[in-house]
Amino acid sequence: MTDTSPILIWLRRDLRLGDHPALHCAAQSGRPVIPVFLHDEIVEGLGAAPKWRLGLGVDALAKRLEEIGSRLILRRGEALETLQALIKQTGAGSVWWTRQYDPDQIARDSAVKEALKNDGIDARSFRGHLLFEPWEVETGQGKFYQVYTPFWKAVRGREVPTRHPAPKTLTAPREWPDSESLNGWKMGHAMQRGAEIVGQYVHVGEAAAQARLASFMRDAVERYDQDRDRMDRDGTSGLSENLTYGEISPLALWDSGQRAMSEGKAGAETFLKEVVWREFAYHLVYHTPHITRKSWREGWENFPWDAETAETLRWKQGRTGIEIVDAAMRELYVTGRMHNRARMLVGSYLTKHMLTHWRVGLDWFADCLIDWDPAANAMGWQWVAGSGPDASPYFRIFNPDTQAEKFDPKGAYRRRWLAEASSEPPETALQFFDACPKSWDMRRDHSYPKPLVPLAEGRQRALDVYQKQKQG
DNA sequence: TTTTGAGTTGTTCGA
DNA sequence: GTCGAACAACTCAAA
Repeated sequence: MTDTSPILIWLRRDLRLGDHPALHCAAQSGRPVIPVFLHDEIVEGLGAAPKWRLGLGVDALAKRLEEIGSRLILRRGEALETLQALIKQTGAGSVWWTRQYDPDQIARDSAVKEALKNDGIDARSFRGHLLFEPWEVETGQGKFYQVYTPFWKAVRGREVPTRHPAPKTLTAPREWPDSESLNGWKMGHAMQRGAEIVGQYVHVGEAAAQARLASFMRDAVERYDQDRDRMDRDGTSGLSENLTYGEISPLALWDSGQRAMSEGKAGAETFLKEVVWREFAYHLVYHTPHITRKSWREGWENFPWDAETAETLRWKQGRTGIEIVDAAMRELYVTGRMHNRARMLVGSYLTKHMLTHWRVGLDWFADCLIDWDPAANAMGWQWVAGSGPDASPYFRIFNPDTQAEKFDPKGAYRRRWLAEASSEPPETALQFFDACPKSWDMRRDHSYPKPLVPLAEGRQRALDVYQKQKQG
């Protein structure tokens, strides 16, 4: 007997129609398909900016589904209960979704899967968020990789899954279940800063992501290996925002990158390596889930980092008195993003010069970044703090002056984001004062502070403390 | 089992 | 200005 019951496609961080194995499979089945997005316990726990940005992505996906004659059903509530209620209302026999790999989502998904299976439902997870499943990549001894370069060597020549075109139509159910209203969820509610400011910098949805990838491949990949480090240039792909919500698949990036490689474009391999860094972050978070909250490397739990202090606020406000650090922190607040190299600089300054716990930075990024990703954020912060992957953290203390000299030689990045860095600051730098909370009492006529921790002094202090840590 | 080569993104110093 | 060495050892991954 052929199953003709509807399939619920539960969408989470896979807000696209193309390269979507679960959706593709559902479309092929000929059964009615009911796409669903849940404002569940995971969404509830998101930081302000990611939650707001997610709302935009959900809206874009809903419109895209309407274009092919389908809908996106929205429900708020705990995931399992809400799915069970939907199953009851629709007579669905299947619930399919794209697999996630961070501990919180794994916990939710395995509980949901078990409960639904007990209810006799075909609950199934599909690949799609990654090129390689974390358990598909292992060392010669059958272990997971802890070092990036061998991981890269192990995967760079591998076949990746085949791509699936976006379905042209989806069979509608005989009757659509009720949907809540996205506006009613107020997903931008926790954003104190003006969403209208950050909103000027986002590029939302599958079509925008594909356009961005295409223009990057046309104009920038050639120079990517040099320009990606330049804070004063637009040399990065800017696709992290779309990747994190699944508005574009890593397969799309891989394909384009491989094509650029075969065309002999200089920066193509560096770009592919960056895509694989994302894979590596997920590899680590899957095999060592404690990386999201606790020191990844053993023996670092007792490192004498400070918890949140009054000085932390000055870091968040971009008032450390170190121009390149402050420019970056303001860029984060205004745009919801930060240049990759700048992330390392502010992370190094916080955890080394200021000797503040990386978790403080991780939490701030989780609140502010529209491209926040559970795996990449955790790996990045632990890497920069020295408690994470990579062999020689001891003497890697970024000197903001040296870095600025190298990667923002004329100060264009600093002037762009830091009003105090020029006499006639551009609109981008001034937007910070409109965006930041009133309670911060930040005004552009306030004088720029002296360094919170002077560079030489901070470096030496960090070296001393890290030296002690090393000696155990 | 043992050995060997290597490790994202740095900084400073001195030649 | 440019270059190589030192920083300080340890762990990982493969041969």
